[in-house]
Amino acid sequence: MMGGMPRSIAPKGRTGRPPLTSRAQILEGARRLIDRDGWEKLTIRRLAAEIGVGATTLYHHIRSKDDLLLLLLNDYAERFERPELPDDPRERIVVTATAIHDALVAWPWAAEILTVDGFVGLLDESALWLVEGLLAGARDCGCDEEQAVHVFRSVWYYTVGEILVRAHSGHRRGGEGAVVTREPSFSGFDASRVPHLAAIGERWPELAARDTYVEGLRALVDGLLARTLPPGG
Amino acid sequence: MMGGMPRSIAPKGRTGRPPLTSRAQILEGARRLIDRDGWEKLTIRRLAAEIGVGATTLYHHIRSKDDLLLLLLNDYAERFERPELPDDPRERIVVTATAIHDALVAWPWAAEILTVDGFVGLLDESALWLVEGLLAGARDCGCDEEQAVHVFRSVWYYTVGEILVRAHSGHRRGGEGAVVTREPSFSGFDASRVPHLAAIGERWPELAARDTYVEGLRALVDGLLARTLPPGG
DNA sequence: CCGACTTTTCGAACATGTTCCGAAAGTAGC
DNA sequence: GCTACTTTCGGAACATGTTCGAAAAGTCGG
Repeated sequence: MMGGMPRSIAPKGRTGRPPLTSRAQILEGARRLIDRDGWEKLTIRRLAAEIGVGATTLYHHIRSKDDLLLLLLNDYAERFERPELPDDPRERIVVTATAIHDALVAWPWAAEILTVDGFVGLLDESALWLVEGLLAGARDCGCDEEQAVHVFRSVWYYTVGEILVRAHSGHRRGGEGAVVTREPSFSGFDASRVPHLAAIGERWPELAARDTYVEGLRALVDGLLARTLPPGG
Repeated sequence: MMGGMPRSIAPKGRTGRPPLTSRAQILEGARRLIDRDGWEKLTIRRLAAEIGVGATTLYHHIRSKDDLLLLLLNDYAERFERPELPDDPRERIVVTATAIHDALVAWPWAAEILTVDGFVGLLDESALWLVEGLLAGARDCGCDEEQAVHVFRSVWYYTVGEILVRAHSGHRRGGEGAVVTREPSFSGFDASRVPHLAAIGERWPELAARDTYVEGLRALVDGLLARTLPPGG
């Protein structure tokens, strides 16, 4: 109805109505929207408006919003600066995993798609080299293929969990709160039933807020490799 | 408009319109709905219909759907059968974490709230003893309070990640699929850029489908405790 | 019995992701 | 130019979680 002219003349041999919109254009608009208004404002309708097309038109270029985010992830991964990898293969695993982690922290919108089915299979080569780096490190530590995949998956689970918990942190519920659901009270623990929790008490929020990702990662990797190497390794 | 009489005569001294609905009633309806139609069918409107009240009425008894699920989680936790804990404190950690894990696998709807802010603080004592068990095991392994919380959090991240990835598994996207987004292809990896991935190739889905939770958990716990105990421990 | 106050109920409305389907705008063959 | 055929476009509609505001149904003090 209001659509302008087709952006470019139809390439020869192309039948059908010429597209007004391209996927690249959509990604560009999405990036712009995120940079300008924040990723929470990235909705299908806003994005369509930003580009100047109808909302449902986008679904001819992307499968779903999740797919859009996946596309975006691969897009950002391309610009991602690769960390320098140390010589020690175990340390390579840690550095690579940390690089993935830090990237995901920097792209909070990615949290919504970290768990999509077959995630690894949906990654571009611009992101896959990180997976490859993890596998390579594991193999260089003496793992066979199967063990290397196990290392990757364990590290991935740990990382996904940390990222997702982190992403939902700071959403304090309720304010002055209805009478409805009790407030989280760390001081009211029953010392006879949960003595350790009671002992920690109000210190919990502070302890839980600490960034211990790398620490836990190192422990995990050490534990994983210890089961692969001969005890003297 | 259509509401029946108040379920019970107003308890003395209670002012205001007598409630038609109770939170217990809501939880009951939710459990019934989940058992009968599956947890995907648990929506606010359906639940309200199941109980026989208006949809928005529920919001006077629960804060949000997430809160409802949290309430449900605590509710289910009450019926939860406690595992027998072994003597070895390290093994107690593993068994307790596995108990949490298995419970969450059995309650797939819980996946939606695992990452809510301050999760632990929103748990009942019926669920908290599991957290306590983890902390107790860690302390019995020689951790101080701070280290015990670190052990808990690391195990929690790993568990949450595994559960969430698992919960989203098997959502094959697209069927015969539009031209829009490429299919996940594990055979098409570029062997020169991602040699290890290419070597694994089509074996990936099979390897990724294996249940390695406990294996990874053991590795994680070993790695965590190794940093606490003196090297000879 | 009446007005003030309190609590609960619920219909209307909103923003969201997404599907459906008819209209628009081209090419290909005649 | 006309009729297929193909592809893209986009408005209407749906289900979802949630907010708002007004009406309902009680208690309490007089």
